Order: sequence, then structure tokens, then C-alpha cells
Amino acid sequence: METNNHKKVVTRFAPSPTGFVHVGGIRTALFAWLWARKYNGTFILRIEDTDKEREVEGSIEHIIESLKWLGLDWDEGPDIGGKHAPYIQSQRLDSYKKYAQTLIDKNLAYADPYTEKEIEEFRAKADLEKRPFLYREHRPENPPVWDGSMPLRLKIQEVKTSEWNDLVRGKLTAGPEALDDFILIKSDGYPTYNFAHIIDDLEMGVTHIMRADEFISSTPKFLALYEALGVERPEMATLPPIMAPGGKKKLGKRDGAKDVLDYRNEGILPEAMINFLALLGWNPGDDREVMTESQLLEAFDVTKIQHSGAQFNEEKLAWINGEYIKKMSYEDQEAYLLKFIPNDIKSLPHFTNDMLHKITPVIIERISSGLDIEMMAVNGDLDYYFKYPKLSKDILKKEQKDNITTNENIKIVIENLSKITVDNWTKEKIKEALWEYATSVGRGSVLWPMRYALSGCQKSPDPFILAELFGKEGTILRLNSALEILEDKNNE
RNA sequence: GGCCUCAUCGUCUAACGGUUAGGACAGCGGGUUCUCAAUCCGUCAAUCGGAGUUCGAUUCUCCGUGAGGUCACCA
Repeated sequence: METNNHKKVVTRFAPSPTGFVHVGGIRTALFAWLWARKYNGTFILRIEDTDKEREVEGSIEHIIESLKWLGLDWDEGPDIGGKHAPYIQSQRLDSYKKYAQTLIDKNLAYADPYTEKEIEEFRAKADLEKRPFLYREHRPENPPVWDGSMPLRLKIQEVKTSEWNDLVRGKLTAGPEALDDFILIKSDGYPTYNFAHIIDDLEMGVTHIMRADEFISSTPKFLALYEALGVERPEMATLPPIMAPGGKKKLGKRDGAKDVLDYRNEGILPEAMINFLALLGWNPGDDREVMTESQLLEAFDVTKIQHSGAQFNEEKLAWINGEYIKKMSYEDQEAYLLKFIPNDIKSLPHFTNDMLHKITPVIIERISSGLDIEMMAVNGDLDYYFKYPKLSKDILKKEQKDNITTNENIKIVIENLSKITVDNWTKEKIKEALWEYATSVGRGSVLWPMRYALSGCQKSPDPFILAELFGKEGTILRLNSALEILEDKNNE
């Protein structure tokens, strides 16, 4: 499909500062960013703060932090400026006034003289008649001169069915009911979204607007405004909605959509989040799923974006995250692990850098996010690395056979392990030293008590890995304390 | 209610109008394993319904049905 190749691509992400950004907003930002970066274009961050009542203190910083975490960098924005500064709508009021005035001069905008109550009555009447309320049916014949104390409305010139092309959806239409004399400037002096974003996109030279599909029905209004302004409109790409788990509703803050930064706190890696979100409503056209940023940029195509909504699936996100964790460098894996190990474990007697270093690959293999590490800690699957386990005699003897006792087996294990030199203390050598005997008497009756003696847990990495981690001395120490418990008559 | 949009395994998705409808996640089974994890192999599972066009429809058209969105001095 033709895509403005003659013009430099300019896209933008334009959140309103009403709190955090959730994955839906981020995906919109991501697609806009990908498109701009793919064509060496410009990506703009703009803050749409024209609703002063809904504004939440600190949102802008929070949004910026979210985008930075994910590596979605912008070329122009409130924090870094740019040739179309400022990038905060409340600081661009003069610009909106200027365009409003040209519309008034052309007799394409007029003051709305009605009180709130009068409008309410119109609306109630329409409601009663079961038809949509349309302000233009009540358009005043001689509107007063606009002095800024009343809302300013666009005067729709031609009531018609609208038709336009969308980069994703193709031909879209909307009935004449979608077209109304909408408000350009509110009585508080701020522009509406409908007006402000169009003026800003125009002034900032935005070529492609990525937006969620809730804007389809207000598009006729935008088209009417472009027409009134006598300007060419940018390309529009309508993204499918992201649905909440369960699948029936669009993901939204009200339904518990999370702040993206919550995912950071759970140990989701930014690359994994980007990768996952890119695949939510788009795919490269082949079987690739785990893709680098440059692969994404290479393959991304707005025209290939999905039409229907997609559920946000945390399980698949976790899977992708696990893939990325396994690809990290050893140093990064260790730092990652350290970040999520709770403090009470860090203060355990044998918590050392050396041990942390040793267990890193063992733990990394078992997790897909930081949440899993925290879960391991809660379940006691972490502390045995750093302290001697507390053992139960019954569990120790769980796999005991009639012909040979667990005591004897542990003694033989100790005996065999003692023969290994410290230099040769590796999991391979340890396995070698025990395997033949264990196989001859039944591996379970030897390896189970050994592993349990080392970990104190019913589930853990295998005994050879554990023995290597604890060293010769530590391993034999643990095996001996298991023996003591077995031989302790008071512990029957 | 009006207007609009969407519709393939449980989920994310692939399939110039011609495929045994493919892949991934999840699930299940197995190999390897004392357990867990990892890994390998295997397996379950879908074209919303009905007409039409066509030699042939997941694909095009229409009608249903279902879901979502929107009808603010919110964005």
C-alpha cells in the first residue's frame, strides 16, 4: 500500500496526564514509534492536558519514565523541546485561539449561547424520542459574538455520510449522525481534544496518526474540521483494541489495567515487553516471535496490523520474558537475581557473592520473571542455599528399601564423596562417583535422601548440582547432620 | 436505541479463491530424570450460522448472530 514515502514520516504519542499509562497506550506509542524509526522519521511526545479537572499531579513525569524504561525515545517533547515547542497543550492556547479566530472569520464557527440546562433539555427530549441528540438541530439563528465565556462550536457545512481511507482498515464510513457542531473551545478557555489535537498535528507536521479504534466514530468531525481549515489531513491508522483477560472488554484502567511500570517491578524486561506488545495485533508475516528491535523495525508494517481486538495474555508475556532472561549476560542475570531476592534471605548466614554467583544459572533456568524469584523465596526454595536445612526423619526415610537403610546409604555416599579431591569437586565427578552404586540399589533410595539432606525440600535441583554448590565440606557436613537426625532416638 | 467496527484452535495468529487449515503460548502424554526446572518428541484443539457467486470459499457478496466501540464544555 502507498505510504507517504515522499514526505518524511512524523508520528506522535499524545497521552493526557491523568495518571499512569497502561499497555494499551504503550502499544499505540510503540506502533507510532516503530513507524517513525523505520523510516528515519520524527517521533513526538505531546501532552494533552486540556482537561484540567482530570489532571493528576506527577503524571507527565510518570509517563516519561514509562516510555524511557521501554526505550521509546522521542525527538521532540516537553522535556527536550523541539522546533514546534511547546509540547504541552495548555501552553499552546494562543495557537488554538488563532485558528479559532480564522474559523470565526470565515463564519465556520460560532458561539454557543445555551445554558447547560437548556442543552440538557434538548438531550432529554432526543433521548425520549429514541434518537441521537444533535446540537446542529438547535443551531441558533443569530449567535452572539464569541467573547470566550461561551463554548465555541464548529458550524458543520454539509451533513452527509462520511467516507475515508484508513491505513489499517481500508475504507471506513460513518453516517450523518456522527457529524455535529462540536465544541472547539470550552467555556474555560481550553480547547477540546477534538480541536486541539488536529491543530497540533497540523502545526507539528504529523503525517501518520496511530490511534485506538474508539476514534473511528469521531473521525467525521475531524474531517469536517480539516475541510473547514482548508488543510490536507494526515494518514490515519486505526489500531485494534487490546482486550482485558477474559476477552469481552476493552482493557482500561477501570477494569484493573496495570501501570506498565508495574511490569518493570515484576521483573519484565523492557525488550520483552516491546516484543510482546509488537506481536499484539501485528505479526511479521512469518513464524518469528522472539525478535530483536532491528528485526521488528525491519518487518513492521502498519498496513499489516490486525483488525480485531486481542486479549492481553500475561502467560505469553512471561514466556517471552523468560526467553529474554535466558539470553542476558551472566552478570546481568546475577544482578537481576539479586534485585528480586528478598532482604531476609540476603541476611542469611551463608549469603555470599560466591554463592550468588554459583546459583545464578540454576535459578535463571527455573524462572520467567522476578515474580517467580519472589515466589521461590516464599516457598522456601531459595533459603537452603544460604543456610543449613531443617530435616524431618520421616521424609528422609521416605524412599528407604527393605534391604538397606537410609543410614547406610548416606554413609556410603559420604564415603564415596570423600574420595573426590576438592579440585575435582564438580557435579559431573560427583555423579560419576555415586551413579553406579545408586543404580545398583535403586537410585531413589540413595539420591532422594542425599538431595533432601542437602536442600531440606521435596523439590529442588538435583543432588549433584547442590553438592557442587555447597562444596565438599559443606556437602559432607549436611550429610552428617542428616545421619545424626536418623540416629537420634529422641526424634522417633 | 442510532451510527460504526470486528469475527480461524482456550489465547496470540498464518494461509495469490485450490493446504491433510500451519506456527506459538497454555494444556495433555512420553523420552531424559529420586523430585522440581530445563530440554527433546508427540498430542488435543479452530474457519460463528445461513444463503449466494464460483468447477472450487477461511478468503468475495448479502442476511442473520455474537462481541466491541461511539453518540460529553473526557481524551
